[in-house]
Amino acid sequence: MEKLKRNTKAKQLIMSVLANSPSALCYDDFERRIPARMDKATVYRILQGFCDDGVVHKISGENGKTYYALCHHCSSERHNDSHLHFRCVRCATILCMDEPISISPLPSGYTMLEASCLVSGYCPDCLPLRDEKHLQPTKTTTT
Amino acid sequence: MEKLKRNTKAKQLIMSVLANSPSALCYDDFERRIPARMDKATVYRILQGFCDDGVVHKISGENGKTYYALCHHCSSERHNDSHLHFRCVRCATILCMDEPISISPLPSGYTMLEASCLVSGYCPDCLPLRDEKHLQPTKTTTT
DNA sequence: AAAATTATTGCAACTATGTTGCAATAACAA
DNA sequence: TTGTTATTGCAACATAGTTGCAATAATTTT
Repeated sequence: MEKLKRNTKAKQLIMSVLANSPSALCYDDFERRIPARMDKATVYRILQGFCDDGVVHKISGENGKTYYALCHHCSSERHNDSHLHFRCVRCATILCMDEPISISPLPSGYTMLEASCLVSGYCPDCLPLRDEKHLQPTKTTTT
Repeated sequence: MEKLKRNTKAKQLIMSVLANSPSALCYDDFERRIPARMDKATVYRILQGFCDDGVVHKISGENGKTYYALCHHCSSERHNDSHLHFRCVRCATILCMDEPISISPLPSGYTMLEASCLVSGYCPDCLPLRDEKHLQPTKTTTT
């Protein structure tokens, strides 16, 4: 039998943080944005719960951290994760782009179920600054 | 001044493991494949060194583990990471595909420097077995 | 070939991200 | 208001990876 869910303060807080952020967030981001004290375990459990409900999806960054963002076109049955994630090498934010990705054809024999794609580059806010002083992409800690 | 590098037994071992594996490997894989005792720190340091040399690249799996594979078209100046990685949901191996990826056009204002793409699906070996007995993708607990 | 130099290794302790068991707390139903 | 039980906080744990340092072993120098 399905465990019934409760609408708690903690969940509301986490959800509002997610809803108010244009970019995907990692645990530290939540910690910083939540005024009230909230345990690490609680934050992770709530986020995991949202993922199980199909409301939130995870993005694993190259830094070993997991980022969370609201799903826009997902259901609990089917996660539509096959879209693009963008990481700005200058301001370090991670964005979900709703555009679906098209992958160049796989070698024959391979079947694609899902694709998660993390593109790095400059976001519109940071692009104009690119040549500020011959700025190097902040150490592209290579994948 | 550049620190001069030494050609040690440990490096040769790690390199031969890499060279003999068709798929990308995580730390545990190295541990299993290396007969001699070798410290965790040593393995990680050697792999990191290879990465710095541009000989090996990292792939971060969704399970929090980092996978390592020989580069085929990289130099120490420029990592050609913008290719596809494939994870078989059945046999759990991770492969590098040398085919470059083409990403559907980004929204305007965004500039792409690099893209790392992890596609999940069935590899040729596992594809024929897909419907064996209405087989579910083996609960994606990757390696 | 032996001695000197210093990159590399092994060890142990540590960091960081995330998870789990359990008693206390707080949603929600009655 | 009271009872039920999902949820929280705490503390301890798990896992992936890193770091300082003395011992070891590749190279270079003699």
